[in-house]
Amino acid sequence: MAKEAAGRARPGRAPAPADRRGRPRQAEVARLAGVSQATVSLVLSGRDIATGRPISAPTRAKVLDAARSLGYVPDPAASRLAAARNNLLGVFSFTATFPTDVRHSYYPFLVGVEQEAAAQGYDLVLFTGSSTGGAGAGGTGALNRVRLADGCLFLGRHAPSDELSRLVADGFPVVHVGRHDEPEGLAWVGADYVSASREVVTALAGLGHRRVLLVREDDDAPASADRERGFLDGLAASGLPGGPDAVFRSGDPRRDLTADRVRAWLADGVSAFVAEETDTGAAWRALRAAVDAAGLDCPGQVSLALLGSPPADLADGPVPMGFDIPRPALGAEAVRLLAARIGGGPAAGTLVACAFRPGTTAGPPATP
Amino acid sequence: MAKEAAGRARPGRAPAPADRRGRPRQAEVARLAGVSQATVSLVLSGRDIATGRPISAPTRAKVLDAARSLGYVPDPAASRLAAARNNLLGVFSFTATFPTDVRHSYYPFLVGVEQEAAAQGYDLVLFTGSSTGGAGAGGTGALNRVRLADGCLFLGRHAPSDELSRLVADGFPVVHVGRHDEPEGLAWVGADYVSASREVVTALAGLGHRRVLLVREDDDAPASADRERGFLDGLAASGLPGGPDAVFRSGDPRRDLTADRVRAWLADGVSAFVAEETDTGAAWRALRAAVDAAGLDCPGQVSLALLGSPPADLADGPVPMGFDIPRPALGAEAVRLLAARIGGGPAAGTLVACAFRPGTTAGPPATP
DNA sequence: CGCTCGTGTTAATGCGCATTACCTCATGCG
DNA sequence: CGCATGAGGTAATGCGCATTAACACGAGCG
Repeated sequence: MAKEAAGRARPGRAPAPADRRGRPRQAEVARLAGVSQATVSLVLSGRDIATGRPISAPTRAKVLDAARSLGYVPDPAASRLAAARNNLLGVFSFTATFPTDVRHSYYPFLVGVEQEAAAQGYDLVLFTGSSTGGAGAGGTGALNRVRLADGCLFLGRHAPSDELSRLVADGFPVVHVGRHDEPEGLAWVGADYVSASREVVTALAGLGHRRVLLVREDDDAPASADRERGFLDGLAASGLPGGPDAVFRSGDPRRDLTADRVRAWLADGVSAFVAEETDTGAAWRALRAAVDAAGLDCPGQVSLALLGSPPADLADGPVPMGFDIPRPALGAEAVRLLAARIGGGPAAGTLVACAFRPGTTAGPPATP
Repeated sequence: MAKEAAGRARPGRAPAPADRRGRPRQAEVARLAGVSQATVSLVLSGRDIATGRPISAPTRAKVLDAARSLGYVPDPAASRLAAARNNLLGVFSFTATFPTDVRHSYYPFLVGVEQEAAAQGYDLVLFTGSSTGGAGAGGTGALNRVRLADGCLFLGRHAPSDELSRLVADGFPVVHVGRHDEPEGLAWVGADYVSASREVVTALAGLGHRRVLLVREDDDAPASADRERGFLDGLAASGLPGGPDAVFRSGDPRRDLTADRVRAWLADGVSAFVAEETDTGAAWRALRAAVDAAGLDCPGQVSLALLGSPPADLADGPVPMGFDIPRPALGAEAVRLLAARIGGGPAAGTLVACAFRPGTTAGPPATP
């Protein structure tokens, strides 16, 4: 380990990368200002003040002038390597580029992310799931580029947990959007579907409905489970009948949910229907179609509610009672959490409340 | 400059960043494999073979095994710093996140970019123009993060040329999409609007039209100018009357382009109209509206053509004669160009041909 | 007047990886 | 048998920046 004295030849890298040619480095700034590179770093990062070892005003000015005249800009890769941070936040979405249908749900989210990131002094870098280039020996390279940033947000359900776990295990700050408790120690933010769903049911009960039915699809996403749980909680809290009879589950609502069926339910005392929200909105569409086919007046003869926001193409129709996921707020919260993690905070999970939406599809039950 | 012998205390960084904790480095792999870090680097990068200094099979295997068992993944920041490359390609769009209206034009482009990038062994990183966080001393920081990648594609017209010039001057590989000759030495790819527009006119002339009118909006984007030039070229090449009378320019086509006006033109011998394509599609919409209002049969009594693709919301209507910008091809070409630049190639500009689209809105002129 | 404190600045070091000059053997050849 | 040769590896170095122990120099103090 002893330092070789001298006299040895010098191995090492090639003379000049020819590539970086023009960009001035801190060393150049230092030379021009007549100070050391360390001083340049201290001044430019403002660390001198923060650490209580201020650089004198004249020196400061010299450095800043030199930096400006040379047009110095820091190398983000070097910053990250040296300080383990470069004020960049990654956002990873597991979809090829930005597919049409997904965009609608991600866009408002990204708005919140961007605002909060700016507020926290971070810049954004986006990654997408596809591009499986030649990088990374083996398949383990896909998620690796996120290490360029100080931390990363993950969107979407298709996160390969093993790779994510790897990042988490390495202590890389990660926040997953949409609850995903699986990997231990993974921080996440999610919408509080349970409370929101409960609130919808409570509202219907408040209007006087005594039997409410949930229409849901056949997938087992956590989001669906949460909605059902909230729904049942709401029934119980309002003293309404719950149990399996209160939930209609179908793999193909469009087929199974007929007008006759709806009429039968009505005859049986059901006066309100609640549909879960999914990507396709199949449950909601089927419910509306069946009610229409049965020739029922919506707020008048039967009340409807949607546990979420209506699909974009139905935006023109009547506003359903239900709730809106506060996507921008979710994004902002995710950024706050991530910033906290980067700062060394714990890997917490946070639920964000949804906004109740009265809508125009629910009213008092019909009096036969 | 002489190396200090020894005995001095050691300044330097703090003991352990506590942050990177888990991630194994090449040094760990080397220790486990019983070789040097250099050997690990050589094996993992495949440089040993490329440089004709092969590492023996047994050693190779030991290294690969060790790397696999430790789950080694390279640090992209360190790679970039050391080798000036990490196989990452940046894509910068000067719009806040991914706005709705812009998406339609960027998405197909990104598809091409992604495919070609994968083919060339690159991964993608996306940047957006807004996020003006706290990074970068001064305002010059916005574009700086692209230096994380080996090179960067720039989309959109709103590129601040000064910052772009800066990157170019520094020798950073940059390719702008959509011609943008301004900064000297800036590589670009663009669609060949001139040739495509000329082709449309030629097609109309071939159908027998003797007077053709271009309807354009009042902006002065290069794309508009190119289209007009191609249009006029086409007229000239077909021996048709050109000059100012062949172009109708309006700041508000919806207002200025009336049914009466169209009738007057027809009476004056005009039998075909060509609209330029813009973000809003205002010229095309106005043209269609006026023709409808005049009660004219489109392929029968008057021929129409659009110098580009119809807006998304008109996708259902009749397919207009015109041309399609080969956005995926454009993206792919941009990536090829960028890869070439990263490899040390020159900063060239490339025009990509557009595909002629016969459509159903043009036919032989009516015989009065 | 010698010493302890501040203050301001710098030298030295490392982050993790790529690169390359050189070193060590085992062979081949005259 | 001695030396050139090549195969196989390794030590040392740097990329650009952040960090920190240590140094230089005055001022304040007993």
